Amino acid sequence: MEETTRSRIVAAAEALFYAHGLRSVGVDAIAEHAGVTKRTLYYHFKSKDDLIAACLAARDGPTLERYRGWLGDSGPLPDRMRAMFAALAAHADRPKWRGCGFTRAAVELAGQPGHPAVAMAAAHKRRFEAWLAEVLLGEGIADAGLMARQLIILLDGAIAQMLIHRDVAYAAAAGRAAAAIVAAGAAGGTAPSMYTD
Amino acid sequence: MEETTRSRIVAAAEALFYAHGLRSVGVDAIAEHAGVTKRTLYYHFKSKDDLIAACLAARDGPTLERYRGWLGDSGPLPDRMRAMFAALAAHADRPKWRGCGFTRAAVELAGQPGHPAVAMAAAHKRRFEAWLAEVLLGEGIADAGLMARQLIILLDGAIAQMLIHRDVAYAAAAGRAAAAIVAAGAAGGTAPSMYTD
DNA sequence: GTCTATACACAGATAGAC
DNA sequence: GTCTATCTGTGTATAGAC
Repeated sequence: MEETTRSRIVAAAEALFYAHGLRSVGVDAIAEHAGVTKRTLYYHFKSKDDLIAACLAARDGPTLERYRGWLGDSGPLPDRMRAMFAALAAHADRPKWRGCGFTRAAVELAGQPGHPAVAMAAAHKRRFEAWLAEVLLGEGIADAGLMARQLIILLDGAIAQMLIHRDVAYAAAAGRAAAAIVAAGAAGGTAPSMYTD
Repeated sequence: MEETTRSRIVAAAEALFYAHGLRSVGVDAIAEHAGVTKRTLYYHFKSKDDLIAACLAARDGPTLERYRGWLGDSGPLPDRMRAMFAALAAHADRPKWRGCGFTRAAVELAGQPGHPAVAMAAAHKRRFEAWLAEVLLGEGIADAGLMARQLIILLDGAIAQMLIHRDVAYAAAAGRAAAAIVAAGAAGGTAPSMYTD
């Protein structure tokens, strides 16, 4: 991974956007932190919106890999779910933590549904949900699609509450719910009664 | 509820902030929509941040009342939960819907933890969670505190996903999880095995 | 590809008259 | 309490030299 000018700009922008939000950060500050001038920044990116989208694109893979590591690949699924939420809690228990950058971008740009960064955020969440469904399917769970949705809802919901209250206890509550959901799904067999109404 | 100048300003600000976000909206636009000048706005509010906090304060009660109505007060609890999430889905299925204003404010101001609006958002969520716990306790559920947390996590998580994907189907998935959780809690009696690890 | 310098709009907030 | 007029900083983006 070579240290190109472009990558330095993206890295600086990522850090500032995550710390202070999208609209709070000006391109002047980004250029300064990257050690370039504004003109150079606008040589590599056609607009600030373009740069924002590039930042999210750069975090897509790494974020997914991080959660893969947290979930692990061995042991009973309910335990793995609790472990994932526990790792999330530990991760969130740092002063510089500010929630999920994708969700935050989508929220801050909620007034501009056509924004490229919103599309990037949606694509990331879609990939995340697909990964969860794949894992559940591998465990022989029938309603993997629905359950994957419920899990990502619990994840994003817990992250939101942790951000609002600055209390990581919400992750544990969500982890328990997640463990209960996958346990019920696995125990119920092909069509768990809990999820059919 | 008399139509004071102050209330007109708050109403205009609410609408604009909800539609476009906090930082995207300038005080000029708010004053114009309220039919007053900027100077009058600054007579009633000492700063834009102050006005933001006032907007959230004005939505606290009405928001809670809306959810009270959606949950209802009769019938089996799992059905009421599904009904609440179904009502949320119907509410979210409108072009002008932009998610939860409290969560959005907390997210957009994540870089300023001391902001009065962030405190307001946290207070609202705390009240919401307390209301849920009260309802669950009234139904004789033992772990009402934990379960209320899991429910508000499901609500905010579903809202976030609906906002990102513009797909109200997430509310139904969350509603099923909520129904399963309260059903398991009620069936399990004083200490449901699902929630003790 | 990177620089200096700048255009131009708009931000939040205030002075002082009435 | 509400107005007109304005101050000052900052926003994104660009012109043109090297």
